[in-house]
Amino acid sequence: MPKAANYWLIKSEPDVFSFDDLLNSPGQCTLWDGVRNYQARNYMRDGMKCGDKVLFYHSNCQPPAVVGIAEVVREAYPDPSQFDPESKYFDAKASPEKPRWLAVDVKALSKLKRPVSLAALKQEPELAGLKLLQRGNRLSVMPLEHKDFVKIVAMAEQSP
DNA sequence: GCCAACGTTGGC
DNA sequence: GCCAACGTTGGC
Repeated sequence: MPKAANYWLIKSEPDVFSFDDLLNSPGQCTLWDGVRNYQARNYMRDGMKCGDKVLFYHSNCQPPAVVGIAEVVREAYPDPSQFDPESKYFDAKASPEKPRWLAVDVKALSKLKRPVSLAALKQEPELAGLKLLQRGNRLSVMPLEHKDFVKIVAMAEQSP
């Protein structure tokens, strides 16, 4: 009996990499790199499994919102950008023998019919436990409860 | 652009 | 191991 899928929320600045960029990537798939926070890394390492569903959130934009659904298609492996001196994610303290940072591959499943804004999330009492809404949460990868995933997807289907 | 809330770094 | 300084995130 396979374990039920987990659910996650990942953040991206749309100016850097948007959900549309993911849709336009080969196979609607990309390597999710550049995570440089240990807690987020540990979620990727210990939690993210192939087939897990991921909400794609646009941060640092107007309005910040959940915009799409993706899926984990490759589990954690060393993030190649940490070894690349040309990359802004280069980490001199990492080596291929002792990698510090991990990446996963994610694939777009569908774009939400309409974005679910941060403001809308905050207004929904059922979502009070959402990690995204908790104080000072700046993690770029965070776990999501199944019920919250379902709720947010349902909100995208409703008329405004 | 401001600022709150963190996380990381490095001196001691 | 403490903690001040500094850097980053991200909403507003």
